[in-house]
Amino acid sequence: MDKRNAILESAVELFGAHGYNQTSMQQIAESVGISKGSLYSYFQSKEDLIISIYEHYQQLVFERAFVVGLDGNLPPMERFAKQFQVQFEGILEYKSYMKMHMRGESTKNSEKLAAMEHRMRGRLFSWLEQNLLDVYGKEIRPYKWDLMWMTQSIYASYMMLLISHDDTLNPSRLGAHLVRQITLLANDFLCGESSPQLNDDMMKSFSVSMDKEGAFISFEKREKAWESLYGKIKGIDDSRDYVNIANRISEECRESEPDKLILKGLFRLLKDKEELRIEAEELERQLLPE
Amino acid sequence: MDKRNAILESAVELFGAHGYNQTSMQQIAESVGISKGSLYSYFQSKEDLIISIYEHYQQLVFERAFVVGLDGNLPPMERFAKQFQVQFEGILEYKSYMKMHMRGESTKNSEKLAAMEHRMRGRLFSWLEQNLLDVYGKEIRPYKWDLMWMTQSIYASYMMLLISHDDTLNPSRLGAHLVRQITLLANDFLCGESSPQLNDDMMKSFSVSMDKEGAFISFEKREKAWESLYGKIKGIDDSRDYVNIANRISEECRESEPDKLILKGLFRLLKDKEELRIEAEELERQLLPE
DNA sequence: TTTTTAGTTGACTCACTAGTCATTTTACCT
DNA sequence: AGGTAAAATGACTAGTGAGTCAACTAAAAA
Repeated sequence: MDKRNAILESAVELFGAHGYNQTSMQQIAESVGISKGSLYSYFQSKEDLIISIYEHYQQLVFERAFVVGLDGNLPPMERFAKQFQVQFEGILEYKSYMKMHMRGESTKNSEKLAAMEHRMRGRLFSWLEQNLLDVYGKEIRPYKWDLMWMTQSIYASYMMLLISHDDTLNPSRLGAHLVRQITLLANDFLCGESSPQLNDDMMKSFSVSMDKEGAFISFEKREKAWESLYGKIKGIDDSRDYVNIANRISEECRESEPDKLILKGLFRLLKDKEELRIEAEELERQLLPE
Repeated sequence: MDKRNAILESAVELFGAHGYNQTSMQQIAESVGISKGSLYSYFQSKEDLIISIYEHYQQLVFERAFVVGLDGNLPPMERFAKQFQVQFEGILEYKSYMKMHMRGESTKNSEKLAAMEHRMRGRLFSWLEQNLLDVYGKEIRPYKWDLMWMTQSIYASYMMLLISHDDTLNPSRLGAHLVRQITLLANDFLCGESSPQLNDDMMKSFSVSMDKEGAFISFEKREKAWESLYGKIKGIDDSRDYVNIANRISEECRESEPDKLILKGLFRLLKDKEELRIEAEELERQLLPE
């Protein structure tokens, strides 16, 4: 089962460097050091392989920011910046995957992948919407599409820079910078000086109904587990301590090699609080299977 | 020689819709209504075909904005907005080409195309630099890369929207909107509230030395002709009238079917002014060959 | 009308790649 | 050691697509 991961890594490297169509199964097999036949005992087809790559990496990059967003103790704007920072850190860690993803060719080749991409975009947009409303208030609603569109395009462009200049750029500064720029644009809209260019109708392809069938089931299960843990914590008297523990867990999970013992200990602490036991156990099961 | 253009048009349509690698020479031949063998008597190879497409369309889209920029009578900011507007109009007119271009797959397949793309990017950036300096003054120099980067990413993202929603979006409004947003960002930098993230060193791959050998020779010849005409006009006493004539010529050229008689007449007017004769003749030769 | 020329054709070659499967190798158990 | 199940292999199939070329066609020239 470890070889499966080795294949995923080699493949993402090659796809990122040369593109999906320009990389043959033979090349992937050679770069892993196995035969082509073996590849097909781990993945049914080339399409299956790239879908597995997306399933594997997508959540690694995205979940981080989602979890940071659950910590209600940070002021909204800082939380927003922090989420971008964490996202940028994720991008640095999975550079090849991001390269592959940004080439975007692969999408055009398969119905299934296109649906997945569509879903991911919907996810990104609803996350953005949530944050923009939290940070700038309900008043920005008439301008939300403009802001969301600007945000994602600036975000994407910084992503590209980050990938080629990881040495000079710094995720934390970049996150703050991005939020600062969005704030300028938002204020301009709020002053009524600028009028929106985009509307619901034009953007309907970006709003995905989340209850559709699709991939990411496991991802969503984990998200749900985080969400209900933070939810329960909020309802507790001395929530402060428990938020810290939860935050510490999420930080540890973001490490490239999370320390399982530390996680176990932290979960132990959570489970001591009777009210949190069920949620903590559920999340622990998601994060530390076996 | 007309069949060559028919091929270019069919090919750009197919490349735009399905992508370069997903379109076979056979399909192109069928869509033009000729045999595959004939294709190869007009273009040496598939690569030659796509390079010819780039050579053909690139200048059509880009030259417009360049020429608008030469009219020194508009205030800098309005001129900037107008240039974007004209650029957006061009995008609408050559939608298939823009789609193809934005897919970007083709670039990865050929050294020559990659060099071309690199050159185009350099062109775009130096055009942006010129405009930003004109509009916001020398003071923005320390922030120029940040501003250029933001501008091009917002510009590119609007381009994408425009292609899929040409019915609702309007080039003129979009141009003004874009400049407004850039102005906000620029002012923030000028207030010293925000610090730059990008520097010369990181961006060196975007600054192209213009004296390199490459494509676009004909494009540049035409640019030069425009430039020296506007230059000469500026040195004349009653320049106003002649600027108007020159602007009228550039507008007419932007029509999908420029009226050759009108152009001839306008050029006649210019040539009446002895000081402009040589330049007007040169440009007329570039624009109305035969 | 016959000859020459230019343009057009589509069957063919060659290279490449996704995916298969009979055979071999390895690892494990008795 | 011998036997068996699981895993790995690479030659093979079938399909595709870029590019070629001998044969064909149409039109211009003689």
